[in-house]
Amino acid sequence: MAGLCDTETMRVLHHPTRKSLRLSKVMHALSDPVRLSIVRSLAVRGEQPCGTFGLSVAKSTASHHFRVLREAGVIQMRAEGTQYINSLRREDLDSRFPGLIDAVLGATGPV
Amino acid sequence: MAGLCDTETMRVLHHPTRKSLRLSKVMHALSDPVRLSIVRSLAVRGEQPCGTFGLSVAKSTASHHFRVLREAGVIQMRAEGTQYINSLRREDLDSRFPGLIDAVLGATGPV
DNA sequence: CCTATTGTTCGATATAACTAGAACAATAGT
DNA sequence: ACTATTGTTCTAGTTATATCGAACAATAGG
Repeated sequence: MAGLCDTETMRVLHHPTRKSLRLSKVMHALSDPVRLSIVRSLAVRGEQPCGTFGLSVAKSTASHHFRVLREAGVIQMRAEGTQYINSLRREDLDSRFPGLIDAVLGATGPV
Repeated sequence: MAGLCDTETMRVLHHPTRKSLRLSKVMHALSDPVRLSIVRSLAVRGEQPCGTFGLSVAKSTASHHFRVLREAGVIQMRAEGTQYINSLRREDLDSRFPGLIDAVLGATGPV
């Protein structure tokens, strides 16, 4: 039972600040079908750990995609027990790129 | 002086149909700073030939970027004399991905 | 016919990206 | 302590992308 802020042992995850988000990076993060499915799942079902997305790629590949999304500023990851809880950074994205996530989520048809 | 429809000699440019546009392809096309600047220029200044964008890349590189945009369905190119006139496929994009182009064009800050 | 203009295509290189397996790390539970 | 769970990191292979220079193609205008 860890405290709420075991700074020493807490795994470090790099997240860009809202201001440092770059459109081209975000667009690139959203240009992969696997990552798009992650984002859509987060939008629909809310925050969830990596293992619950039903991705049809290897664990290490999934980890790569979560990292790309995180480093582009699309998702936030926080450690909780043995797992990482992911969530969409909607407020930050809406603030910097108004309408972008709505458009991505609203798009129909094949990815 | 060629006619309006010299089908035999007209250079063939592949453009995807509206229905066949894919979000991941469009997102990828819009994930490069050079291509984003092309799209923004088209949105602001309207259709224009390749040579008028002031791109700081080699001719062949620019040609590559125009091709990526065209094959993703982001722009339309038509031959006119010795040049190719480019235009944004706004209606098609707005139809398939409502709000996406608006969001890209409305985004502020560094690319 | 010759030349200039515009942009494409080809060939080559360098970098980045996607993929996976194996090993590792952190935590939870017994 | 031991084990199971969750996900990361490392290493590697394959593919894709960005870039450029040189050669080519189509057209316009002397």
